[in-house]
Amino acid sequence: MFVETEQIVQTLTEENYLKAIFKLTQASLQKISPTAIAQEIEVNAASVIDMFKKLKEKELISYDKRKGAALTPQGIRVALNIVRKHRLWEVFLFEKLKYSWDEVHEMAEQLEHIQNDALANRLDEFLGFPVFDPHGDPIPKANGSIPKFSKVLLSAKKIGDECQVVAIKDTSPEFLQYLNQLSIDIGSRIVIKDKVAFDNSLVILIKGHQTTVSEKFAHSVFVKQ
Amino acid sequence: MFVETEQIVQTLTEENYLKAIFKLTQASLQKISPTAIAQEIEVNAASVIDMFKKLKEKELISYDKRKGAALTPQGIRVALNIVRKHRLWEVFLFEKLKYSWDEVHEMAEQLEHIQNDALANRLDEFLGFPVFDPHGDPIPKANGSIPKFSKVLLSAKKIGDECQVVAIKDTSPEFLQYLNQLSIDIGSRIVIKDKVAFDNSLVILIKGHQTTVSEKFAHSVFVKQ
DNA sequence: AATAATAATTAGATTAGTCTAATTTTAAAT
DNA sequence: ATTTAAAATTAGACTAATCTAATTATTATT
Repeated sequence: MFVETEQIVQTLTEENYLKAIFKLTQASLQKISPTAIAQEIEVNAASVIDMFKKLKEKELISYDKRKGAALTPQGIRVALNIVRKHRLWEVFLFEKLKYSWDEVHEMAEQLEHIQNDALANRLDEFLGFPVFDPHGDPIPKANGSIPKFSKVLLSAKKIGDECQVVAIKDTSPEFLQYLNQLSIDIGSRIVIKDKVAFDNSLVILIKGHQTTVSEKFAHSVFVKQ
Repeated sequence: MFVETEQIVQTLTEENYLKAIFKLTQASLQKISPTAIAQEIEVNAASVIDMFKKLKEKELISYDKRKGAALTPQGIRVALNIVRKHRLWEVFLFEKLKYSWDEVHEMAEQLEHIQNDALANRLDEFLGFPVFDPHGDPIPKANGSIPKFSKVLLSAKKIGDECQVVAIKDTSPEFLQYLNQLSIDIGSRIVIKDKVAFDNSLVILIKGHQTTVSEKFAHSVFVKQ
């Protein structure tokens, strides 16, 4: 008996929905509702519902009004592969083509959709099997596992603590450019000098220079432990 | 007075039409008719006419029933940039990711559409400013010039001639795999031992091994001079 | 020049992905 | 338990890119 090797190629749009569902699944414990996805990919909720039907049909997600959407094992495989390619391409752009970390995301959004079975692995090998992308996010491995590392938000640290930046939560160009301005990179050491009770601003020391950052800032940076 | 810097982003489909028009313009002296393009990109002639209207509207081509289509200076710029990116990506895939030359074309067809102003130049520099792609085709430079080199079809050579392969005209995987089988690469030396008058087959010597190739083959390989 | 063959064009339909504007459900709050 | 607010859904329309099936022009051939 001949068994069809299910290798249905997804459209770019489908891939973006799967990626968004994956992202929200990772990020929160909330249910993945049509409105949540609509907000994430800046699209109308009606469009999301249409796409949910299509993805359900293809057995890439399950969806139920009350439980929300969830990726099937098949859907997880597809999403992980996109995230893997995205992050590997980011490393390529940053390490090899010398783009700055605020430029790589947009291009990786395009590159992640390049279709070729061997591509992720070839790229991985060429780059020397990197574990993290330029924003400190872990790169899913070929077998689908995601390197684990303990990180907490900067906002969880106390006065007097010294900590090391390991990842950036908000990877918008605006925030990354702000970090550049403050000379903060992955690996930078930050000392919490003071906390403003009024608005939870932090007075921090970075490379001998003292500055004050907002609570929003402290919620956008991950540090070790 | 504020002058709009005309930087209208083309859709992937528009880019493919421009590329096809460019290719046929380079390849032949015939007029670029809707049917010719239809054949080239395997699409219906009615679709081509619709797209011609759109591209004319955007001032990327001129089109006239009797003269056929032609790229405007603007259209040439766009087409050259796509070809440049295509060939640079081919070099990347071949040289860095170690893909074989029959695999690179399909992926480069996707990669050529990645949008980023600096990309072609960054890639060019990273690759060490290559002049030819893995199939021996010249890579347009940043200023739009195309490295010139004299080449003739293998079919133009006479019995007794020794020549060196400089480019491949037919870059289909089928043909490239056949060349692999014959151990023929860019740079290979070929001696014409005999020509069969009946069907213009050639008896050739390649790396000490003698074989017979068809007229179609001899029309698909370029050699120096 | 008349006819046949080929090419160009138009009209109308189709698909994927999107939208807006209802309408129906569900959840929250009084 | 109602009412209100928010979310989910449906219906119908729109755009880009395609198609098929005519129809109209051109070219080639007798």
